[in-house]
Amino acid sequence: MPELPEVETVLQGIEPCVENKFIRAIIVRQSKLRWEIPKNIQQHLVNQKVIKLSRRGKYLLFHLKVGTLILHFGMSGSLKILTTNKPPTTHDHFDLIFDNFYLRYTDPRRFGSLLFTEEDPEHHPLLASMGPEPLSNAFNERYLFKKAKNRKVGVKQFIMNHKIVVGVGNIYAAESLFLAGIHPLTPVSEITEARFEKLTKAIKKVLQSAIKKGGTTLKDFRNSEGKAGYFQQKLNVYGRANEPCLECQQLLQDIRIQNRATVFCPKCQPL
DNA sequence: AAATTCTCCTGAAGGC
DNA sequence: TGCCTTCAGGAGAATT
Repeated sequence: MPELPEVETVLQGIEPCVENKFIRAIIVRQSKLRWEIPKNIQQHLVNQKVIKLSRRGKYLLFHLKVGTLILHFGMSGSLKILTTNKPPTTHDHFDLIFDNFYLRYTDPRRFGSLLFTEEDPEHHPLLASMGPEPLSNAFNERYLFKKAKNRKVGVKQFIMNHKIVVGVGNIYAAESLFLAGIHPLTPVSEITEARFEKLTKAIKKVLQSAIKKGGTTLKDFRNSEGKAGYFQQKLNVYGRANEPCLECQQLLQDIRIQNRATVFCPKCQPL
């Protein structure tokens, strides 16, 4: 599933193609994604120039001359740049048509979304209450420590809460906690600022290195079709339940938190 | 206010 | 071989 690094990779991949280009049309084949694609979206897009692309959490934003397209990939969404007519298949839900190419959105599970807003996107209900970007300076041990005060929730849920920090999904939450040596169920109010420093640094590190690898993939393939980013990353714990810890050989444990698979090393990440 | 549960959807995997 | 059941998962909404 597209995590923050993959969204960033997609952004970097399509940016050179779409920036300062005009959207000529949108073809919607399946409007029922997580939310209905607005029926009047076409009128907002046609002949509008894409001024720039940006990312907020896992949302990809197309800033137009007037208004902003807000795209989320859900669990199984992907964008391709196509330059020749290719018959759409079952899960190709919309095409964004430019002059010499089009972007095709594919999403088997339809947890993604495509919305449009005329207001400042940061004020859009979906984005307004988001926490800081994990790679920004605002996301640091002091910030987390203050937020964690008087809270009982476990640290994995805490860092996956978008009001606390955006873009930390299940994979990177598990990997970051392993790197920081913190048990996923540790109540956040019991975590010292020093340990939060380890955690914030771990989160930045895993995300950065995945983005870097995604960027490398882009250079190699020069389009957004290649599987990018985290697939190539060495994962220490995610998907390795009951396998030996790469640090201490102890068998990795698999628990369920909020119905999410959560793998950790009981020896490296004691409670 | 904070925390938990529910919900959308389909492909993959497992059971028989 | 094939049909049926189960399950994963991002994240906002609904509920406790």
